[in-house]
Amino acid sequence: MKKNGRLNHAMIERLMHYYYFLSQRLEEEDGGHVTSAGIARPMHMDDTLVRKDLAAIGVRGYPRTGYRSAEVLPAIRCVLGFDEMHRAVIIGAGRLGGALASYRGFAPFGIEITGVFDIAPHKAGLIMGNCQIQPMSALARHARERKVDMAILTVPRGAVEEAADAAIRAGIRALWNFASASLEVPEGILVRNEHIALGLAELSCELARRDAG
Amino acid sequence: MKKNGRLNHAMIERLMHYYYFLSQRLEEEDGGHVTSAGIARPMHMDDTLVRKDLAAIGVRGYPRTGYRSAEVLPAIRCVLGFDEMHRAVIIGAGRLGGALASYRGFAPFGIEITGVFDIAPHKAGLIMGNCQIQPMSALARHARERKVDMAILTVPRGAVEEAADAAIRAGIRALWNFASASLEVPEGILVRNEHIALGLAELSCELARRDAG
DNA sequence: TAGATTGTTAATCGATTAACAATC
DNA sequence: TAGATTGTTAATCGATTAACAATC
Repeated sequence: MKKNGRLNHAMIERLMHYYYFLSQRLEEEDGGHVTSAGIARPMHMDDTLVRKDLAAIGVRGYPRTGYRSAEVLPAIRCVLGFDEMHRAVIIGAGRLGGALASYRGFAPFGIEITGVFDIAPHKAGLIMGNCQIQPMSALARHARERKVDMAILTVPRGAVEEAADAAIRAGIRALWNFASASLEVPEGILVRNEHIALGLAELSCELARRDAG
Repeated sequence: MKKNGRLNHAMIERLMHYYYFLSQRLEEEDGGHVTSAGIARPMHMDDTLVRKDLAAIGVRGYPRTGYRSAEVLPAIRCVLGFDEMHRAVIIGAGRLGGALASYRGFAPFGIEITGVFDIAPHKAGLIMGNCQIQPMSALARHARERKVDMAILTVPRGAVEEAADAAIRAGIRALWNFASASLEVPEGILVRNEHIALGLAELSCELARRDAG
């Protein structure tokens, strides 16, 4: 099971989708076998590409029967690093922060939300998801004690630089930024700017194109 | 200003990012001019590609000075269809639905949230964002009266098929699905499955790879 | 003018697809 | 065996980058 055989970003995204698709499928139908076409068709892609991806991470298929889900899933978990547990905190206990704090879907990816932080003193102590909201002053200690390596930034746009700085000072190395302002960070820090509106904007754009013919 | 000169998906995404970047920039600095490198550098891409994209949508630059933001923004708006107003409803008045209902960032993309719907009778009448929560029975009429063409599905996984069916019956043509179950829809209906966990999973994966060397 | 930037062609690079032999 | 599916090489396709002339 080779790791890191030059995985590019597009391939990682595809592996995630296979993983997501197969774990859903496993819950419903009896799991067992999938063919490359069985994976490819529902996500509107070519089956050759699925076979290539799976070969690249060292999963073997069986001619005439396909792949065994029970072999594919752990292989993807291993390659994508879902077996190494990662911990994340939420900074910004607003509506979106609350929604993410209560979200159940992170666990299968090896991610745990360990704390929620907010600058407003009157929010401290309230419950959000499984966590009690804590003041920002508690962040650094919490992050080091719980070995937190990711922060989810759900603060207003104007507060995001400050929140990011606090997270970085606390030793956090990856930021998931939901504020509608792109974040520039020092070398070595990972950032993902989420731009939530873009998802809907793309749909809207697609509609407009369709109308235009 | 030519429209639809074979715009592919990747290019649309890039145009969205330029638009997003330039409208933010316009608020802060004095707008005026941007060079292709000024756009490309912050988003870690090649400046030739920016020039190509802008040329493709019919925007001209000025040697030695760059492009005028005031010309670029409307051109992108026009090509991406942000000038044709689109209306969306939210189905599922939970935490995520509430966060999106209150989100201010859709307007610049020509998108308005006109209503929030939920299956639970006791939620009807509550305020969420600018809207009063309505029962599902009111959806079809609302959609036709307000010419709604998009639905944001923030219902639990088990309810998403039903919510999608209701939206489609109401004449809605595009679905933005946040339930962690991929949605299959009839020909002619647009769907975007959002898979919120994947964003964080990608960060986590990137961290794991970095640790592995 | 010198210099910076655009615009565009040509070259490269990589990802996707097609084809088909190998396998069970 | 016949048939379905994988595995893999070769061909294609398209997107990105490099190079450089045109422009102000």
